[in-house]
Amino acid sequence: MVLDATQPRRTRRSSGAVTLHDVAKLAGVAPITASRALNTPGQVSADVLKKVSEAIARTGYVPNLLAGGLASTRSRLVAAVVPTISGPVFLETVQSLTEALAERGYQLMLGQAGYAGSREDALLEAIIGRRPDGIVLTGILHSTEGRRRLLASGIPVVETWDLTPTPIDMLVGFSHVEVGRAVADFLHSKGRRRFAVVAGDDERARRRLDAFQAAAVALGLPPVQVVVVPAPTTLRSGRAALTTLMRGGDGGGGGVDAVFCSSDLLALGVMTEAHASGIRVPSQLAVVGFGDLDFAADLHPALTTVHINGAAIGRQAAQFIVDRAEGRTVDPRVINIGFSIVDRHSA
Amino acid sequence: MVLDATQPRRTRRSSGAVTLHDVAKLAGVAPITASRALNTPGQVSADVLKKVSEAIARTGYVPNLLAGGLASTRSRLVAAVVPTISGPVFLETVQSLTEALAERGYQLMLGQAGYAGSREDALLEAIIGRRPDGIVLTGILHSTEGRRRLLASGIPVVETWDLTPTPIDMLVGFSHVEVGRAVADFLHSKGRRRFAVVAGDDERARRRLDAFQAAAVALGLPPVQVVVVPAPTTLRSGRAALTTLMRGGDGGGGGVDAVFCSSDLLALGVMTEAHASGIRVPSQLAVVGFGDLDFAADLHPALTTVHINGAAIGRQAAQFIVDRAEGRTVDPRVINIGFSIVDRHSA
DNA sequence: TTAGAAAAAGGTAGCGCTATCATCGCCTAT
DNA sequence: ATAGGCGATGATAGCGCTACCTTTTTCTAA
Repeated sequence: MVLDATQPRRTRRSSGAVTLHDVAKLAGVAPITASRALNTPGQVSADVLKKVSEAIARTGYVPNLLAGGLASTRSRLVAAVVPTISGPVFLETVQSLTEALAERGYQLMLGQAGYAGSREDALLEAIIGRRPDGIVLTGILHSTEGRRRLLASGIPVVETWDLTPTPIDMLVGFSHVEVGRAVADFLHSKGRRRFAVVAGDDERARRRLDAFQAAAVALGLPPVQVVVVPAPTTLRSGRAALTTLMRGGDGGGGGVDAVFCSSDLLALGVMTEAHASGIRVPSQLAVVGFGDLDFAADLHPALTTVHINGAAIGRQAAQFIVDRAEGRTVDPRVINIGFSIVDRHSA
Repeated sequence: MVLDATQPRRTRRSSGAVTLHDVAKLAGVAPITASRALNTPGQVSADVLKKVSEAIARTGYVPNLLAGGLASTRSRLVAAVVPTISGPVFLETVQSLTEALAERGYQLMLGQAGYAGSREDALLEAIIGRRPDGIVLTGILHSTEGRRRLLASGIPVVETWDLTPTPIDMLVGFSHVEVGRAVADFLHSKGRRRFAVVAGDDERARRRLDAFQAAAVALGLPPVQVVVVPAPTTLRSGRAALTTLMRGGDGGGGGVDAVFCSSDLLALGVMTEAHASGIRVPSQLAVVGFGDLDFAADLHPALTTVHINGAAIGRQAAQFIVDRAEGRTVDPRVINIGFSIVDRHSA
């Protein structure tokens, strides 16, 4: 029996794809040089650059970022955690985050935590296990155990859409307390006196609500009527909430003359129900939303609402993470992006 | 000078994180055994399982999936490509996809191709480079070059939200042609005769439109009025479109008695504009949407629209990809998920 | 002209994990 | 008692890339 000594001793597994080695061989350079041609083109000669580019074009080589990430401990992956992607609120943020990251060569990994915080643990495991260069949290992280794990992982974290006194790491947000207060003042300045709130059952909405109530008290107004609806908020629950509100009191729509809704969708529901039951907006009832979604300006009447620059939040979060990933120090680590009340025709 | 021979000769780079080796050492087993305890627990003894679990708990070990993916050529990552995440149409699909994948231990990577198809190439590079176990396409892939690269990569691909005659690989969708035809028939059966279409400027909407027109012709109806608005569609462009439509013709709202909109948002815009300008829906004008978004049922009047089970699409796509990733053969590879017209009060 | 620095290219050794054998008991059949 | 089988465990060798260091080449300055 004749054994050819030059043939490989074993059949080795391999993905079969073109590797950097193949490219280097074809270009007639060492693998590491080909690597440099790709990652730090300034460090190689124009000649090498050309040969490597040609080899890549000819072979259709696509770098294996898993291998690159393992070797360099930089995955160029960023994880975003949202309560659910269906809630339109964070969409703008996720979109601008995706775009801003893509421009810089990073990819977004999406995780849905759910409003209940059920599978949060498994999600964190899946995220941390991929060693992302950063994690963006929109919506609260429920468990303190989860916060601890994130902290322990050493991965840069950006919390968004809130201003907490004790951020895990970095933060881009605004104060829900100030929003509540500002809307109460705004409605008061418009001559409204009998306030109601329709709020989704989540922590931030709750904080806006509390601040709104406190401000109403400070202004010497009667008690604020409150309807809490389950998160995520829907048009349907907005309609139902207004019905509840109207039933609740004496003539003139339960005595309420202004409703602050914790989302634009809820506000649309309230306006829809008002329209359906003959309540005129804004003359009989002022409606204020939250979020300034895409459609708010074009409703009839145009929705007065609280505008949050979600895209700016996404961009800033991307900036934070890329800065950290590339070794720059981030300072300050907390940015208050603010908000504004867009005074249109519904209030 | 005393040199301790036991100390490592060089300072080696390392992420500093706990590795499987650490766990194995603590548990008193070989690394490979610890690996098996994690991945194929059925192959190890109860004793080993317990020791390894304890070691993991004590160290807070999180497996490095980058390394695992490199070694096993299974990344447990699935890429989804959407035109833009802001369009609410695919949201349900993305959400159910994320969930269905998470349940099976896969993570979703999100890519936005943009409606223009500008950065498609860079996106594909970023996706293929991560060696995902599958790619889900919602919305068409623009370039044939892109299709070629996907095919060449050997990664399982699921196209969704459409039924193309030549799928790249697998497909879960429905026929836009049939939708157009069905809606025309539906409106005709309701006694409507003067049709209009407000359609977003994307290929699928265009196909529904063409089929709708063809069906109208077949029914012997007058020419269909068409307004094309830019994608992504918005409430605003719906309002504007109705204005255009009304201006366009003689009395009674340009002679149009039915509008088929290529999205629910557009339909909401049309209804909003109708309300603002005193056109009664449905008595004067029938409005039909597309998508059956969350809010459609709760509008006033409730929106008649085309329902697509986006969640089912996402689940089926996940199933396809997981099946393939785990070595099962997928057959059939094309599933027509169908659609239904939800007859509510706007038509 | 030649040292000396700077630039360009290469060699080596892993990153942390798993595929693929090889080994070691232990039990059953003969 | 011994071969044969099976289940559990271990050793080895990469997966494809880049950090780190060394070597070679090129350019500048004295």
